[in-house]
Amino acid sequence: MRDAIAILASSSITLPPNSTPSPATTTPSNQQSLSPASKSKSKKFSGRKQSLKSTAALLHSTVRWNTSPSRQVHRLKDYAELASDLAEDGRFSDLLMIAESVVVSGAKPSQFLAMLNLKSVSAGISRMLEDGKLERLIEVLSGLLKLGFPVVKLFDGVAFESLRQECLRRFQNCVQPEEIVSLMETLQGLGFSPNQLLASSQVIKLCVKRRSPGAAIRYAQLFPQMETLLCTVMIEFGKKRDLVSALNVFEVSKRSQGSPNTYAYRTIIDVCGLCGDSMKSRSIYEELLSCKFTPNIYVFNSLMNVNANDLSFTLRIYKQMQRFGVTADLASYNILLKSCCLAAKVELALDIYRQTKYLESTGDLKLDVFTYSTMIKVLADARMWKMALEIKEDMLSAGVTPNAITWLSLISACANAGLAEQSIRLFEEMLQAGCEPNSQCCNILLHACVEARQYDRAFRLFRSWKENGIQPVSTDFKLKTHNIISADCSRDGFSALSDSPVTSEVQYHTKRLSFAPTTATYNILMKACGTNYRRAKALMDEMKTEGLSPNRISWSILMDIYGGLGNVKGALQILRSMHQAGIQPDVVTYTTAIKACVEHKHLEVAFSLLSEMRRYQIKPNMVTYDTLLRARSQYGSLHQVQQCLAIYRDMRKAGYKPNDYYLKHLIEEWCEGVIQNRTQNKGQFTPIDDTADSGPQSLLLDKVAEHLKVGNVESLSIDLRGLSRIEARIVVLAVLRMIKEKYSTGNMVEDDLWIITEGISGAGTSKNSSGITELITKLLENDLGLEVLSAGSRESSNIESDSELLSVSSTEIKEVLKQSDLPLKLDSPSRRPAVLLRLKVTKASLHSWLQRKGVSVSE
DNA sequence: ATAGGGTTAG
Repeated sequence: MRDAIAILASSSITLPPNSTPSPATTTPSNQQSLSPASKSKSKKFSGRKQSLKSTAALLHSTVRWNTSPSRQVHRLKDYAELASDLAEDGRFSDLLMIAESVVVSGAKPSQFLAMLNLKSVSAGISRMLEDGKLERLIEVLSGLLKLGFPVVKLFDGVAFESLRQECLRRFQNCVQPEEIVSLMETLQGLGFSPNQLLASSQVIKLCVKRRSPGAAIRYAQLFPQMETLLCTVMIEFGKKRDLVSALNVFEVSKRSQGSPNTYAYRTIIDVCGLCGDSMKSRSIYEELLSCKFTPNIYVFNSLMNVNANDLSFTLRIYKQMQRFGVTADLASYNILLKSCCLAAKVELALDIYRQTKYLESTGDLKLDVFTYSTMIKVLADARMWKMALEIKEDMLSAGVTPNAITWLSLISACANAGLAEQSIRLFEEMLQAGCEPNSQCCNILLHACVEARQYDRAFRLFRSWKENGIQPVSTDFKLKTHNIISADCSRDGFSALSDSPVTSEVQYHTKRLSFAPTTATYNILMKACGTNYRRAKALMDEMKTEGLSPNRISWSILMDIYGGLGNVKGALQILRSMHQAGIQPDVVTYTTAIKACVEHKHLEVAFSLLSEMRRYQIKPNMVTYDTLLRARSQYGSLHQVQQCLAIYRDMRKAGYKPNDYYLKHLIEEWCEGVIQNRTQNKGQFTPIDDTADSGPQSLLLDKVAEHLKVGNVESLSIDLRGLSRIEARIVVLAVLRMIKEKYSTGNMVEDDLWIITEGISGAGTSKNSSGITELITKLLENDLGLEVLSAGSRESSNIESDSELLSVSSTEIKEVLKQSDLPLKLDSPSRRPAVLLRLKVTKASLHSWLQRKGVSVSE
């Protein structure tokens, strides 16, 4: 038997079965025998394969010779022992060979396996893995598996750990995620569970990092809970803002057992939100509806959440949800509140809040810290600090404990209202409640001081925190507050709400909390520098010594300080140096620069900044436009007014609700310049009630823009229909102003000026418009000294032909109106041809007006 | 497995 083992144990298995082994090979020295083989892999491979066959034959015959069962078992044990030794020496081909023989002989793999020395085999496996021979091991294991061996059982804890380590090494060195996924597939095929070898989150992250949805999908398919994993993958792609890959994964995970997988749907909706494509989430929702499938509450909530910035949509979905019979849960209400918060709809938020409170009273809902915090935030943004504090009381009486964010919202409610004292008091209260402030919370407190213009106090707080850590009763607080409180209370109206002792005796935590300023902290302090740019710069340096780096906000603030000092050049220099430092300016940065220019009469530079930001694909926002339009007093020439109107057009094109306040005044002022020289009686130029304007402003501005179009001098016809009184006046004056400017640059008036004042086309002849004819006539005749003719016409008639026109004097206008008013009630409005009322200012009259003394373009 | 927060321009 010893001999037999020696034969088998020797590496010279290539020898014919009957030959005697040479002494050199009887003492196995695995290091020696293995090293030459491992040097050339292909050689080793074919050599072993060959040897396997011959040795198997030998073993096969040997086993057959011993027919007694007891002997057979004995034999099997010997082989198991041998195989274990071979494995320990790393000779797995031989182990495989023996295993094959054993199986051929009729023994059960499990029986043989149980006899193996697990420790030895595992040690062999470990060494093999440590040598990096994973492929080789897999080859052997596959062979064993084919023979029916549950190969996982060959691994003890140590071997398994080696495998894990090797997998980790492969993972760390792999270039394509597909490589590691293939490995996992193989190992799973051998009976290992992939996530025990490598954390699935790691593999997923790699696939996501390399933007390989394919690999991620293959990997997820290894798991029984594939669908959940696919959703994890989607979220990970979402975090990397890779919606395309996420959608790729979504396509695979959409359907499970015929019905839509709602978890997948709501996940991809969340991902749309992460990727900033809320519109896509809507189309995915539509797609789900088209399956005639009722989405669940998660889908609805996710959809509403992702679209929270569009309150009308959110409300629509909420109603749709109710129609589907899906009951809103707390999350639904919290999301609705968030949506209100973003839309700054305080009243609606309060309605919803009351509703949730009602549902709570009936036991159908339990409000949580989110509900209260969001509600407080709504009120904080609306500067309704008193109500915010009431919500806090609601919350406490409902037994809900405020968290750091609740406190922060409460403090910011007071900060936004400019109540520094309140903010500090709430901060103290928060500490008492055992809630540790983070940097953000400290920042908002500093911001509160800045908002209240208590700049020194902000600095004092900051220095004290930096030197002593955050102490509940800071020196600043202890020494100063007592006196200030009384004054501050009456101003804030706080006294009624102050039920907690603010001074002394309160048991504070003895623990000093460390204070870690952030870039935002320094930014807020920079804001507290007012116009002291040296101090602001010093803060920037301090920031750097703290290991923080100024961000674009820091630079924007510095720029604003320069702008405030009138140092437009310095402000622009900062903008340039930002580009150089690789800090991308954003809308705010550019708006700040534009503001600096506008406020110091560098209008053309402001416009060039606008085009520059556009070149960088930075979209101007409402504030940018407003900043430019705010410079209205500087817009003098026709060109500048045209520029201004262009801004207005862009603004509307960009989807901003036009806030025409500045523009309207600009045009008004510009137009009124026509008559300001002739003003003898100022009173009569302001007879129009501004608040009576009801028509959309855009119509007025469009009209003005239309008439101011370059080269529009020839078609001197103004249509005032649909405009309010003040608008009509502005449009007429704008055209006259333009005529005047053209005249001063040598363009003569070529034609009469026609003004369509009213169209009587339907039953609803507006009563407010009936004054326009009179108003305009008065304006033209009295204020400007122009000659005005009035005419009514049928719209169907040729407007250019004078033949049908009734020339009437302005005093006859009322008669015309009466005549046209009468048949309205008798005729069908749609069939009756419209009557136009037109005023005519003759060329000759315009000429004499232009030549009159004192009529010149006022700059 | 959902949801909430601070800094800048107006």
